[in-house]
Amino acid sequence: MKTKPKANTKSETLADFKVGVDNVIFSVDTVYNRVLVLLRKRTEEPFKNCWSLPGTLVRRGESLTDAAYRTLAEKIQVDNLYLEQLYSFGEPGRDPRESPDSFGVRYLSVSYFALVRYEAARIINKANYSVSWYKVNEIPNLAFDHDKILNYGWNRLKNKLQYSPIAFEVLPPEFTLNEVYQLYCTILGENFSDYSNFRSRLLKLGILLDTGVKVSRGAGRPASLYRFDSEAFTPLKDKPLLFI
Amino acid sequence: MKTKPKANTKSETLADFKVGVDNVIFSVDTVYNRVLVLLRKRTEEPFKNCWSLPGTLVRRGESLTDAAYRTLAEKIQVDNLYLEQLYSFGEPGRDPRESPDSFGVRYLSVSYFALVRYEAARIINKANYSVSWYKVNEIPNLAFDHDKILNYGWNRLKNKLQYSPIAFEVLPPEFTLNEVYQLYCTILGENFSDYSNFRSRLLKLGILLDTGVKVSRGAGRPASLYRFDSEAFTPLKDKPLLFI
DNA sequence: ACAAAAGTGTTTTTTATACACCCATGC
DNA sequence: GCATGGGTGTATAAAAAACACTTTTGT
Repeated sequence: MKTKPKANTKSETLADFKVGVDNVIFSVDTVYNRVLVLLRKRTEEPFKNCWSLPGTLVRRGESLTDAAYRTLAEKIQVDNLYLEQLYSFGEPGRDPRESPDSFGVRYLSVSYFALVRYEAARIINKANYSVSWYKVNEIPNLAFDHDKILNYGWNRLKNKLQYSPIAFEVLPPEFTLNEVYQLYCTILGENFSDYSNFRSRLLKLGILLDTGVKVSRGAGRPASLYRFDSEAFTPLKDKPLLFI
Repeated sequence: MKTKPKANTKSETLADFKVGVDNVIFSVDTVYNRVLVLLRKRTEEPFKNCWSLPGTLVRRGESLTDAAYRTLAEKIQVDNLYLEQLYSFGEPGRDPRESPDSFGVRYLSVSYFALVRYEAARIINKANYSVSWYKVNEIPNLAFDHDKILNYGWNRLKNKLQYSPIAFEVLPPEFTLNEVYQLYCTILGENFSDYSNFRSRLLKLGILLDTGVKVSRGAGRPASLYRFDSEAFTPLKDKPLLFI
């Protein structure tokens, strides 16, 4: 009788993966001053009827980024967005579709972080209302480990805002300084800085252009419309400048 | 005659992945003041005889982090190390083993960033000298997209050093303030800060304990040995403190 | 004694913070 | 006129940068 093979060949011991991309899509409702996350109600098992981050499995010939953009485009129409990779989650057992004997396919999630303009975003809801904005502090239980991913993204948003000009990705092309301030307050909390100090620091960076055009938002003195000067920012790209 | 099927079933269009883990392992030679990266000469195709980052393919039941630790343990013996995930690279075609028709298996690399103590690290060289430290500014051509990964890790190291106490992971348990300074200079460049200012800033953080023990390194006044106070650091963990 | 390295302190400059106050508009 | 929000300036505090100086060792 033959003895049990001591070691499998190398390829037999390797895990086979499907790779998913999950997006943490943020936007800021500047009217009600709240941070929103796009969630999707799952229509299929596992976690059927459970809310989750919008995601998809990566297809043949498709890059991770392409998969991220595809998911985004399936759920939402935007004119402009910021997208970057967040983190990869791949512990065995993070997806219930994996067989518990650790044979069979594994599911790895490469998460992406996105920021879109709330006003310009149009949710695509095919018949059933299964895609929706949720306030970041009122998130329901999420499928898989998506609460962990969301939390990771939320921290990235707060950090990134302080040293990188992602705010101008979610603001309209022309904006008042107070709009920028409101955005920062909404994400970082009320007391992150005094308005007039925020103002002068921001202007001193030299990356905003005053269009000269004034707009009146209700009562009070009309505000100047500014425009992000991406040319002026280019040389500062890798510098450690602070936006707070 | 049957027409060609319009759409494949969902699972047929999905890419199948093997997931690799590639480590960017840094250490600092405090004697010669240089930053080193651990490279491994490949003994198998593809890129046979080419230098590469130490990596491995993830096995069944193995987490990404475990795979990273396993690779590390295969190449090097260390007493202490810092490890964190870096980035995931997964464009189709990044590994020549993939078939060009975009069918067949894809190779995704989840990269990890590690920092080890040079003096305590012992390279494991099984017979052939295929694992070696390379100065970070004298890196040969690397296999796959490993030059991109290495560059990503190098930037992470320089950034992380400025707001997180990873330096104390690569220093011996007891060290002089000048040794910390040398380490920072080696990684960030000569003129990142004045020694005496660096010194007082570091001490003001309150995370170093003076052991009172003095050591003499050649000529000059003996220096105090300090010890990292991880307890004092714990409450500061999530604060945005600066170490420069 | 003197060079070399550790450690302290001081001066100057810059930046952050907290406000006070003027400006332009709607009502 | 006055409330409202936009915009400017100023006084104070804190931090960063530059550098002078003292201390303690080896030779």
